[in-house]
Amino acid sequence: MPELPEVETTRRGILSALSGAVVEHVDVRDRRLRWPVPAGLEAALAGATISTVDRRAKYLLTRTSRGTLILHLGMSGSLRLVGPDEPGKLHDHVAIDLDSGLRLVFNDPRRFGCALWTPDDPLDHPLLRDLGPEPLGDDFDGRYLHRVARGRRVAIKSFIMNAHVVVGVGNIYASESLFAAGIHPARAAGRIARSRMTKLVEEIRAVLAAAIEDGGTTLRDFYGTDGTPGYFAQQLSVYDRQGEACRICGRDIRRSVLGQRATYYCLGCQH
DNA sequence: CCCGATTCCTGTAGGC
DNA sequence: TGCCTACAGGAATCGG
Repeated sequence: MPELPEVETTRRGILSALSGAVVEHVDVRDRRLRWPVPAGLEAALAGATISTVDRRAKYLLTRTSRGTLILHLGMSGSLRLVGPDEPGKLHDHVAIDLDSGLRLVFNDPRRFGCALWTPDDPLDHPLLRDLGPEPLGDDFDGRYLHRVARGRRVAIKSFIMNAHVVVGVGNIYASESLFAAGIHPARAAGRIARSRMTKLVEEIRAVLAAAIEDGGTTLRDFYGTDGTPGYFAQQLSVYDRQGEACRICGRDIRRSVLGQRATYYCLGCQH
């Protein structure tokens, strides 16, 4: 399930193959995604020269001479680079043939992802316009998080998973960073001291950076563009470990549901 | 504005 | 072994 580290891993996996490439042909095999793949995508993209691939939140932005392809992997989306004769697979949605002979394929079984096009600055697109800061960027710090949490009674875990607050923190890394920061996931966001918010920001950054370093987390179905899994699952402290012993204090890891999402934590370490 | 609930979808795991 | 159901989750959207 792609969160920021998995999306960044994907971006790095396709960057060198896409940079400078010319799109020769686009084949939309299934338009049904979170939003339908726009009918004009093929004509807009064909013939365009790709400059680079950026990431904003969990969106991949393939910038071209004509506009930008906006991809979101949703829950189950993946990109793979294959040869032109590689047979298609179930749930392939879009295939992009490059002048290098490589083909970029977007596959998404659960269809929570999207493939959109904008001729304008993608950061002005309605889906990206109102997003919060990047967790690894300079404007995400304890001062900011403490300020925007003022008066908020929502659980801190739901709060940091809110893309208007900070982007890219999904269910796995929210649980992991709250454990590392020693904060109980159900604590009201507005009732956390600034010093603890600073600690939380540091841990969010550290967890995400470590996960990127490891090529993401492969629990079930995430694989990099070359088909290799991510190895961060081995470093998970609480996620998916209910009933197991906390690595720090030995107490059982608990699981509860918060904001309709599975939440993992240690009562000995998190308050 | 704030916040919880609902919704989309398919593969997989668990129960019987 | 096979069938059925519950569950997983990103994030927009709705309702109170």
